[in-house]
Amino acid sequence: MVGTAPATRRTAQKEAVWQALESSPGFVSAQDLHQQLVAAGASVGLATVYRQLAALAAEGRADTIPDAGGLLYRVCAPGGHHHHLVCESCGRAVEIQPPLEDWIRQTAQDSGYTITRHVLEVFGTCPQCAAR
Amino acid sequence: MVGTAPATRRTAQKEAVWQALESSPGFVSAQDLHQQLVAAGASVGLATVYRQLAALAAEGRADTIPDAGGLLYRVCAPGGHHHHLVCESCGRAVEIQPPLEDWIRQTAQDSGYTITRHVLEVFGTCPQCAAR
DNA sequence: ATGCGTGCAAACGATTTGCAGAGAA
DNA sequence: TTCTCTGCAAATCGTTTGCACGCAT
Repeated sequence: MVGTAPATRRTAQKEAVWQALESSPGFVSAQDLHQQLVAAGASVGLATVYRQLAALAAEGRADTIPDAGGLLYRVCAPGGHHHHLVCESCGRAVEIQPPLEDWIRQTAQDSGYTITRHVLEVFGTCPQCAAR
Repeated sequence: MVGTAPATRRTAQKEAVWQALESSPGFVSAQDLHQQLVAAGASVGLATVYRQLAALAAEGRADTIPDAGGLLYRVCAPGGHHHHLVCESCGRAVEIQPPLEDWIRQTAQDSGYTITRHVLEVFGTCPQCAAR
């Protein structure tokens, strides 16, 4: 055990999980994602979804927030960090730019904490759905 | 069955759970709280702790955030909506006051959306854990 | 005396893990 | 061929619930 090779294979399931996660507007549970994949005709096991999601989160490519009775996952934009305002009725989302960055730096100094990450989700009803 | 009475009894366990929750600095899991109570000599069942915690949360007297593998509880100022900066290492949390309210009103106007709710989670490392 | 609240233990649902087989390198 | 990844199913862990008894009212 002197030279340890990277060893990370590229498989269809891996891609499928990643894409399914990417195409989801907000946060999704592992189980939802699994059902979504199966419904889409992909052959993926539930355990694999969990494993991939965990790996993705460990790599920092995915964000996870714990939710009552389960964890929720979401893609984490590489380099750029942005949030969305999601319509609870139709799912349509607009990109938003909350003034958090400055405030976070400020808060970090005030509290002495080293802030590593944050999650912001804003939910509401879009004009079209509100009009109906 | 014409007049419906309030029916909310005062019991030792109820008090014990509430006090244990109050005396906890940050967020605590139901199980931790239970062990704490037992260790303190109180005769309380785990199920009761869960039930009390759920009731407290429903009444709005307690805050709950889902955590990997369990929910965490914390006393909550009634009526107020606030967020926490949670240390990923020790779990200690400080209350934070992000400048979101104004920005949300503004965004609502700009986008035409009716904003119903938002979720903000900030994670980091507290000074004590960072020093270790 | 009359229920509500509690305790115990079984039930539940979500997530993790072990093991054998399939496919990538 | 070799070794990683996958799939299935059993194991685990935290939380909820049913039922019978004790205690507050």
